[in-house]
Amino acid sequence: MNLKELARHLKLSQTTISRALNGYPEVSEPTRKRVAEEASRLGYRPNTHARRLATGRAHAIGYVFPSDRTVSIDPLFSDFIAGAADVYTAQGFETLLHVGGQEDEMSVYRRYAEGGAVDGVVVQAPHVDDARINLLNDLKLPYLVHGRLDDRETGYPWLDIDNSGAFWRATKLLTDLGHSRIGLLNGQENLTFALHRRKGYERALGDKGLSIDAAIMFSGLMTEENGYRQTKRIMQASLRPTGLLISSMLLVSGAMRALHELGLEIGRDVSLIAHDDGLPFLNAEGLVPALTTTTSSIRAAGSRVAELLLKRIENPDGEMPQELWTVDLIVRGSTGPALK
Amino acid sequence: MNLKELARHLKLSQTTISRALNGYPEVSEPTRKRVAEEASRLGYRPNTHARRLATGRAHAIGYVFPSDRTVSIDPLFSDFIAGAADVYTAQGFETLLHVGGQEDEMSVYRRYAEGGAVDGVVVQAPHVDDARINLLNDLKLPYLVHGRLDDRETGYPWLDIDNSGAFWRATKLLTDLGHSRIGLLNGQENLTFALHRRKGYERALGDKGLSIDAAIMFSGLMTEENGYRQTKRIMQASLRPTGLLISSMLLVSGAMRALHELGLEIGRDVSLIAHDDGLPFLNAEGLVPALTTTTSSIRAAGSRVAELLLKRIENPDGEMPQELWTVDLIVRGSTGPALK
DNA sequence: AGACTTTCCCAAACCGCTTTGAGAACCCGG
DNA sequence: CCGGGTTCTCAAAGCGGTTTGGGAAAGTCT
Repeated sequence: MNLKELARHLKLSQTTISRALNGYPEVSEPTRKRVAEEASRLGYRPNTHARRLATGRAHAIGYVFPSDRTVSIDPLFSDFIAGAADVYTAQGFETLLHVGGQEDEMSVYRRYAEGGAVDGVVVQAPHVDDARINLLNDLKLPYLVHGRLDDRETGYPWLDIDNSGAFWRATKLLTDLGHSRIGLLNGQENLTFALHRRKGYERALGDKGLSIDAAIMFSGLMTEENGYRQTKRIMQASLRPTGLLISSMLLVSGAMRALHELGLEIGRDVSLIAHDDGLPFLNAEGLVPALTTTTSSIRAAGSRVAELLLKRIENPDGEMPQELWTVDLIVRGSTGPALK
Repeated sequence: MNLKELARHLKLSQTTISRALNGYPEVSEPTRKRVAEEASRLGYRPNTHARRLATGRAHAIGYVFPSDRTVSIDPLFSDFIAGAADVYTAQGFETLLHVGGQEDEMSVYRRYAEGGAVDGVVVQAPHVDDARINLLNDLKLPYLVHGRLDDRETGYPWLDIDNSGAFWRATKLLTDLGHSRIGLLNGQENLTFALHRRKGYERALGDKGLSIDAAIMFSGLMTEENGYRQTKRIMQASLRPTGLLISSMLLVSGAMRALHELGLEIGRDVSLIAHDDGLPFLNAEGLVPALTTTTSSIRAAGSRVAELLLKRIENPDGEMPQELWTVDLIVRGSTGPALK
């Protein structure tokens, strides 16, 4: 069932049908009603591609993942995309995923822009020096960055959480509690989110005149196994830390395993603060003791990024969105005063 | 830059360009070469929607998630889709994601089929009695099921792992080691994969004349927290089990936490076997002791499902693919003889 | 050389929708 | 009853590709 058939069936022109269905004012109410009813009765659905060709709008957003991704897709992504796709769906947009292949991320964007496959893209996990931004600006393909570049904040639209502030506060909480030796388990620091966290941590240490020691720091993939191994390494360093900052709940589960094994009690022998992205399958509050966390829902971020991007597509010359979310520091049972 | 412009530029007709670029034999090799070079030099990309409208093929596969999903998107999905999208990308297909919205999953399929938005869909997490299959058959929309219906195996294309056999073997390993009281932490049993696992488990118990006891079983969301809580409950039941079967690594991390807390040593006081989907961020081999697992890569399954679906789209009247993967049982350190 | 292929290229139709520009039908006040 | 608005409807022209059905040019065979 296509437009032409429906038109013939109703003895109206295609134009009238199209207008009736799309809510243009040139059609009388009774006619519109009759058209709408018959259309749904006959199960008419406009052909997606015809409509897109005619309107020039793809009604789709692209998410592309580079092929050199070390650990397939980040598990955080499930939640980030779930939040986003909800929004797109509600607005009648499709969500396109592109993973790997020979083509690198940049040329996928190029193809998207020139082939009109999507109306916009979301740039994820920006690196410290990310070439994607300039490319997208050149291509005039609307986009939104989840995160920031390290060295500049202007000239591109972004939404980020205050990673540096969050880790500064978390570190400060520990130093205020008397901890003077604090370890850090971080993500890969060529990604800005991780770099910002380290900076916040180092700034807070600097505030107290504490030194920075690579022996109690780690940067790398945020897996359970790294959490375990690196916690063991760090907690067996000369001068064992009494506090530990951890960049992800996945690292935490490995870290807790290591601490148990070492016979250290969390909240007493060692204070733990983790960053919690609100993953539904790994709940910081359900742990024993409940974890003190810097908390920010990655799913909510996904939704908001989607909203902002849609707005931007709607009105490319509007104000450039740049949103910095503060991060809650929620104190629970895993932090306590430093043992003397 | 579109076809017409490129044609004018090369002083050739649109037809010739199109044929040259798409590898039709009616174009001489030198011409083809010249066209290809000029096209890439000028950065010509065919418009996605025009091409799709003309060919009638969407070159896209849909993955739809119902809105009533209890825990957003399953974290397993990241890996499943990563495997799949790799294949699609290599074949020039797009991957479409649809999450939530008012529209239920069934009407999304209907819209896909009638609007030509995708060439096929993947049905995930089939329930015991899943209406999606019949709908898709009616719509004549190519599809592939990851998993199976409980009550029938014919009349639809599927790829599944032998969940029942895997859990039967795992349970048998424990009973052979002398365990007679074995708990089960399972996924939601309205999903067939979980149901099949329970059936395998019960069959193995039945083989030894052991009884089934709901007090040491759990079925529900596979979260860390449930792993912890339910392990505690089960291990404090009257007549503590000496063996535990666990349906996911996420449940495992909670379970291990609980066991540590209860002061039970894994591999000695209690034997553990888990199902490992090969998630990159949660490695069974890296645990201490390394975990005995039934192992099957969900990422590989994602890829294979994608391949089969593409074949099916290519040739809808070909043989109906029905693939059952056996599951490796890998014995590591978490299993041992039952204590007398 | 003439007939017959083969090779290369083209104009035009088509995919199914949106949108423009204009015509027919109706209503109003003067 | 007639001119000027409204209101409703339509035919036709895109959107940017693919595909069909030939036609011209070149090559092959008697």
